[in-house]
Amino acid sequence: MKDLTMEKIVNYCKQYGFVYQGSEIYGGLANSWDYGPLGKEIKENIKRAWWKKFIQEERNSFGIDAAIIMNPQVWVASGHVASFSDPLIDCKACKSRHRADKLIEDFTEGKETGDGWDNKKLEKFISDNKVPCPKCGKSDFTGIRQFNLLFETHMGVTEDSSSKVYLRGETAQGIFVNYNNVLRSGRAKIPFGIGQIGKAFRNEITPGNFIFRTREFEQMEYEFFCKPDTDLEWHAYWKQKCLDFLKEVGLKEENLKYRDHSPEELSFYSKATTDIEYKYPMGWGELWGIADRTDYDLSVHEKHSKTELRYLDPETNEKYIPYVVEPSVGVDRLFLALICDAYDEEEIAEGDTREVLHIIPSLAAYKVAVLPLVKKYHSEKALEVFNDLSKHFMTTYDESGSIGKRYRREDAIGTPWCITIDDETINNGTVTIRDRDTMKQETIELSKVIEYIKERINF
RNA sequence: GCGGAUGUAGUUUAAUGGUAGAACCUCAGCCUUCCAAGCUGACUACGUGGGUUCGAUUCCCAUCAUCCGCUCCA
Repeated sequence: MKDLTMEKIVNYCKQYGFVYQGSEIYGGLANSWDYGPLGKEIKENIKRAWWKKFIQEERNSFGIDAAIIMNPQVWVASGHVASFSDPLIDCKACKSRHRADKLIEDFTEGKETGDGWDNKKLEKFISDNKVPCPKCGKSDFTGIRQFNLLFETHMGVTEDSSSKVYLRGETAQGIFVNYNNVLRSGRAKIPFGIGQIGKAFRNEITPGNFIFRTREFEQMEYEFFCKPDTDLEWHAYWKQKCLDFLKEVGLKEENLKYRDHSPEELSFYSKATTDIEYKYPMGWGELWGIADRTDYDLSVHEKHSKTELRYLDPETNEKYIPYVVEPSVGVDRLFLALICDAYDEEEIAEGDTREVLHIIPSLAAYKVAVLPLVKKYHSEKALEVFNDLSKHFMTTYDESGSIGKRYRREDAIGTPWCITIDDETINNGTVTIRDRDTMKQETIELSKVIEYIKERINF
């Protein structure tokens, strides 16, 4: 389909109950979105598919579910607190990053500390006085960016500073701090991976584009621990694996591409990062980041926690801090990509269009719709069938309107199969099963329906 | 964060300084034996808060939200 706009997707999601604006009756809350009945199902299916691929089907793979609120020292150690709660300024010439207030303090030899100044004042002082970059001596800075990346809250009923805690900015740290636990209790051997799905929170400076970038989001993170110097091989391995997964869940290949981070944009913890980008309605955007985090995280946690986080190689008796390759994907971004990719308006006859979501059956909100052909003759039997099928799959039931209209409704929300209950069902035990993508119908035994659907679902 | 635009039912929209009309959708009933039929009826809206005014959905201010661009993006 041409000209798919984000506006169209947002309306579609709202209309059918995939995603609503958060707190809508109170005028909303910036960039917060709530998943509705259909969205919730698809989101769960996405997570299940990921879990199956990355945890269940990987031999040396473990899933955990760590707390969202962790000891604040975790974030001190990881670098989140130190690097991202200050007014930072970058030198355009040498790309070094400095605290704006510190620059002024050093430049004036303590006469001005910049304490209590707002960013404009800091910026003005720096440009007026041509404060030089301590590293390269030039005075060519970007504007100040105030990073308060982490959400702060308080644990306990008093709000003194000793009880200040953070909502996690990424789920990864919950994995790193449990490295020893999983290693021991899982009797893990390197290389192995630990995965986690959960909410993370970041005070992004610029959120937007619907659920593409929000301040509260859900991550599916995987930390793969390997021997030092094997990291680049594993990085390549996971790049491929992630791309394969995306194709498997139905994303079109032409809407996917790799993009390697340039040395300048690499995060300080990373040696190599490759994004898999998806062509969203607003343009190409990061979907999956595959980062080589080296031994950065375990090293800093070892240092700060004074707990050894090493691996004793049983074959060589070497002891080392493992390297980490992190394929990390946002559930919400994947959800958005899947909806955009699957949504279509098809002209099925002259002047007759249908709205259809060609999402793979495994991810579809409902697997099957049960439709009595004529309400007053067939609804009793149809409800029986619904009761049967709903024990196995998310099943929906619809008796209102013409049969064609009901097919179209199911097309629009991506239900892969409709089964129609008619006289034949009552007399011979057969149903008509109708396929969403082909719009073809076939007659099968009612007793074979469960098998029919199960055969066509992967995850 | 900055600049610009926008804000009327779920969606698309009309009109108006005297509190709003439609289409589609939804729901109920009738009809209907396989791809958006028809008929009857029903529900639902001026984002929020102030101000001006006899009276504001309309004018003004603020705020909230969304979109576009810039910026930013552990």
